[in-house]
Order: sequence, then structure tokens, then C-alpha cells
Amino acid sequence: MPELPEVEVVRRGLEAWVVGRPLGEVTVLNLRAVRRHVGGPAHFADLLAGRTITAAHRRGKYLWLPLDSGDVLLGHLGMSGQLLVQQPQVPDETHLRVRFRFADEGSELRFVDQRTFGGLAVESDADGLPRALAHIAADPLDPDFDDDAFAAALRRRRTGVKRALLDQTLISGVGNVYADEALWRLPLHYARPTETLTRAQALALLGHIRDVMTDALGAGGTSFDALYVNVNGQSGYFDRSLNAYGQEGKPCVRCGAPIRRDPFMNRSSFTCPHCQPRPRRGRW
DNA sequence: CCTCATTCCTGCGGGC
DNA sequence: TGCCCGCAGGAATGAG
Repeated sequence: MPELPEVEVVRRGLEAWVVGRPLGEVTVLNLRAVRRHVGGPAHFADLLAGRTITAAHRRGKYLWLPLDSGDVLLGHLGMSGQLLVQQPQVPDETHLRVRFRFADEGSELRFVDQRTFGGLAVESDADGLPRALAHIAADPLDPDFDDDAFAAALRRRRTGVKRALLDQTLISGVGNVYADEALWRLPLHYARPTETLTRAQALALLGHIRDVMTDALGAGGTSFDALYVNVNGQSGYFDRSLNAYGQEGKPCVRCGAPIRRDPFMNRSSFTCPHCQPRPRRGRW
């Protein structure tokens, strides 16, 4: 996280507050924040100064802002990235990494990122999708998402179902929180081998991913602390509606069994041990 | 091509 | 009180 719903909340904020405005001075305060920009920080800033942002797009967890120059400003929030619209007189945030002033001298855009897993880059327009996103699959809220192709590709995998969901080349926008929530809703254990899923189960899982993301979007996203906020610094409240993620020890709202936490891929997976029993060889 | 472990980063909280 | 360690985890990268 932030995952698709949180990134979409940010995209909507950018659409409302920065699209149509000409950029002024751009200042890179942290090199790592623009490490994906091949030409370096000065080049990054030069390509942006004076250009007007014409739109705000998203695929999965990636955001991009097309410019009137034909280039696009591409961004990923990583673990802790924020894009904030702030009045210029507001003191700099501790982890301010890039500042975007505007020629209209109104509010500025700030990229703030505590852990610097996120980053920004400028690249030339690729007629629709930025080249750097060529390997990122469509996300489940994309009207062009191909449900049948997803179900078939998921069942062709030879791995656990949650590993597959976190693979952004198969389906994008799903992270640890929404993977656990969708699997709880089905319900299905995260280690279920993908090749044992029926087509109907694969499609049902996709439906739950869509449902939980849509619900979260309606709540303004999921926030566990002040890190996950919209462009105005406000938190969503979907954390109150989580049924599995972060609920270790609390009773499953469906059956009452205490939710368990398992180590998984250097992070955690949360399941109901009763509703989502671990698959065993020859028996699921 | 496919799968999977490793690595990057900072703040917080628990344990001693 | 202070220090150390684990944990939070998206995605590029390279090994096998």
C-alpha cells in the first residue's frame, strides 16, 4: 500500500488541483526520488519547468501526468509516497523530496516520501501508455481488463494464488491489503496452488477484488496512519471495514475464529483459519 | 520464459 | 533510559 484505491484517490486530487496549470520551478531535494529518471535531477527539472500538465492518468499503482511538451511525468508512491497540494507558505515537510511550483504562484505540488521506495521520472510520450509501464498489466477497474484472459493466465501459473495476485504483470494494483481482503471474501487460502483453481473460482476472486477496491474507493481509501493521504493530506477510513488484513487475534466477522497472521514473502498474510484452511496435498 | 529470493529505505514499538 | 532488532512492503533485479 498505497494500492489501487489509494492511488486513485490521489489521481482524482491531481485532476482537480494541478491539471491545466503551467509549472514553474521544479526542485529535487533528494536524488533517490528521481533515480528512475535516466538524465539525472537537473535534466528532470528542466524538462518540467514551464510545461503545462494536461491530464492525470493511472494504471494499477502508477500515476502519470502528460505535459504539453509531449513528455509525461511518471510516478509511483512506493510504500510511503505522498503527492500533496500545499500553499507555498506551509513549512517544508520533513521528507519533502521534490517541489513543483506553478507559474500561477498558487498552491504547489510536493512529493513527500519517508522511505523513498517511491519515485518520479519524466519520459517521452509513448502514445497512450508510458514505455516504462509496458510490462504492467491492466488493473481490475480498467474497462479494457480482460476477465477471461486473466482467469486463464492465473490458472496457467504454477505458484500460490496470493503470489500471483501480487505479480503486477498478471494483474496490477493489488497489494498485500486488498489481496488478503479479496481472499478472505471468497474465501480462499493464500497458498492455494493456482493450477487447482476452477475458472469460476478465478472469476469470483476477480469479482471480490473489484468489490473490495470499489468499497475502499468509496471510503477514500485505507489509511493505517498519516502516511496514506489524499492530495489535501486527509486519510480514508476503509481500515474500519477490513476483515482480515491487520486483524490478528480478532474474531472473524463471519465465523468468530481468531484471525491469524503468517509470515509470507518477507511480509504478512492474514487469514481466518476456519474459513480459509491451508490447502493440503490431495485435499482442498 | 517462469519462479522466487534479495535489496532498497526510515520510523516506530517491543523487549531487555 | 537507551539500544537493538523486527516489522511495515512495492517492484526492480538477477539467479537458477
